[in-house]
Amino acid sequence: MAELSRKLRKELNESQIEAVSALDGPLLVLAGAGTGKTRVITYRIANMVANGISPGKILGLTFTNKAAREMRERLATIVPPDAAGKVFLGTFHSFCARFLRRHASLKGYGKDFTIADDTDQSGIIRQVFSDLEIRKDIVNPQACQYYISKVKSEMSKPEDLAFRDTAMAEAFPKVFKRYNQTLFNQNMLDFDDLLLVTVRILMDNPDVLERQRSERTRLLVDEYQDTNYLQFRLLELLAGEEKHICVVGDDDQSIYGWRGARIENILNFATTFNGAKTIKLERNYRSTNTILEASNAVIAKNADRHEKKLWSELGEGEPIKIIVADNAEKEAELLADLVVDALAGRERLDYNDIAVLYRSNHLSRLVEEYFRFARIPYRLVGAKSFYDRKEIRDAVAYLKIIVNKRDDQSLLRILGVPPRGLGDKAIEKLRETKERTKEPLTDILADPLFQSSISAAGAAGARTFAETVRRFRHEFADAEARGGLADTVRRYLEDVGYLDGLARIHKNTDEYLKRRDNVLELVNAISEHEAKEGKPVPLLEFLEAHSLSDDNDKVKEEKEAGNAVTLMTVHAAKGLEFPMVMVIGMEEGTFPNEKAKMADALDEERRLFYVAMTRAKRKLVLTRAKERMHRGTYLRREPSSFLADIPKSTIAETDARNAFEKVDADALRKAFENFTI
DNA sequence: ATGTTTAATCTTTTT
DNA sequence: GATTAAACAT
Repeated sequence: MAELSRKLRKELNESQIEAVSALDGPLLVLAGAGTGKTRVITYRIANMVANGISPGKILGLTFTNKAAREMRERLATIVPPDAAGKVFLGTFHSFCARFLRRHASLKGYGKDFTIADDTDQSGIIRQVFSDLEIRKDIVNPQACQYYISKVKSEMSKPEDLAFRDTAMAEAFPKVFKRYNQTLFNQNMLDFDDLLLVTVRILMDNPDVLERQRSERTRLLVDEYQDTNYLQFRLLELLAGEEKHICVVGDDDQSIYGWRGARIENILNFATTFNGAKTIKLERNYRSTNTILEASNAVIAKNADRHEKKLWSELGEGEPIKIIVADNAEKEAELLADLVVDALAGRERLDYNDIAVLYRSNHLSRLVEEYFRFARIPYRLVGAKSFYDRKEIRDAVAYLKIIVNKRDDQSLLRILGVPPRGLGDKAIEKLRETKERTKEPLTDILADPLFQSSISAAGAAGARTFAETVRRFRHEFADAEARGGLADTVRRYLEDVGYLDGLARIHKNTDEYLKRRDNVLELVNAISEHEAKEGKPVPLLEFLEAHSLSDDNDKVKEEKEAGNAVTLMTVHAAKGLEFPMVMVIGMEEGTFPNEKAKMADALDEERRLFYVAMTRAKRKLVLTRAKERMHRGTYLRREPSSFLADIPKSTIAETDARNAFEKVDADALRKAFENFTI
């Protein structure tokens, strides 16, 4: 066993030391909520470096950029900067994207491939449906999108899916094939492709695999419980014969099963990676023992799990509050009161110390309303992010066609934004020509022969457009050498007529100015990105960073901004902590979610609740409403079955009595009042 | 070809 | 109950 420096030793508890010291061979670290997971990973890297392992050999994979960034920041404080810089710390997707920039040609992709996001995917599927004459009232295109991802992440074949729906069974293999052809022809990869193509290249090219293995010999994986089959295969390939792989995770916090995460990966790690050592971290540094006792009891109801019991030295703390409101409006009102009380209380909590968590996004609406009324500052996390706005997506599409001229998806998106004389007729003609020549749409647009086949106005529009794009491909190439990406982007968006076009699209001046400001804000973000890099940033690089950045990345910046209560889904809260946490909508059908229950995912719902509870450091409040508006009508809501799993001893006495009470006379009368109107 | 109105779809979570 | 696509009118 490697010798651990005294400095590191002082900062860690016994099991953490064990996890940090066991450098060779496969290692599973079961890190319960709040047990210092990030600390273990970063100190482990520091210990590797201290023991003479070259930092350039270390590969750390995470799920979010935020996690990667946090680790990099922490690492910078404990190892010399030049060493820290050589460690690869990034997401699975960014690692694969980087790998593919070097090797994607082995599978026939161009070096300038772009990444297809959600909207690109559904756009392509819509196109495929129309090409294959599949009716979307018979086959659900969204389900197709889900199945495409499933097939890829499980490395199976479309025929292998056992559909009960015969129309889907018939259509899906064709859709799958055509979808992939379209992506490939457009030199695009979707998120799953990034991983899948990487794995295929490693499998089919022993020399590449060998080189990759010798390049990075030490693997660290964060949030291992969230890995899917594809990621498991990737790790298996990368780990090689030596298997110097350390995975850190918590099976109790596996909440992404619905998008392919396989909890089996972490449950079976010790057997799949033969001879793996397992270390449990159970000492929690976050919450009071009351909160931990309740959380332990809730999660203990799940069957397949690594047994863990969290404890802390932070004392008993306050009992958990369970509050019942007559209806969802009253619940929201109550939350506002609780916030005000918390700020006035002797603990002197601040808005920043409080989070409101909910199962699904729409539950935030009433809370927002009442917080606004009560003048409580709040920040809404996740809902519709800046980058999801239409004008930003359009601007990005304008940029994508510069980098990847085969990106028909982006071209079609912005062709008529703003209107330039190219409408349905012109698009029909474009498709026709494409069918014949297989040329990229940007090239067809520039072709005089094509232009002469459409209206004069359209031809003029196509000519100016194609000319501007052609000119700026050169300008961007210059910017890549000399710098000034942000400025080039701004001039491009102006010259191509997009910025001014916004005025024509939105005749409401305020609306126009707002959208224009947003686009300029994007330019600003590029400018900041450049400043941070300190060297010229190629457009391709910015677009890739943009595609692979997640919502949580944007959270952090906002969080630093002001003092406000945080409103977010439980999923978005994973990894965060707050002195006071309020979980709302504790009703059967809401949390646990109805559809999840139907899908046989009650265990995952319970884990989700466990994640919610363990975000709280000192105060945990659970609320439910007896009635809630749902799809236009008030529905009676029963208490969540999870509430019954919380030990009575951890709940405030007055609340314990009320918590499980069903609809009372008051609510009934109210329901009748609604009827008479 | 473009602007306006109506219809439809959806609400679980998103790298 | 809100956003977004299709249908319709100009």
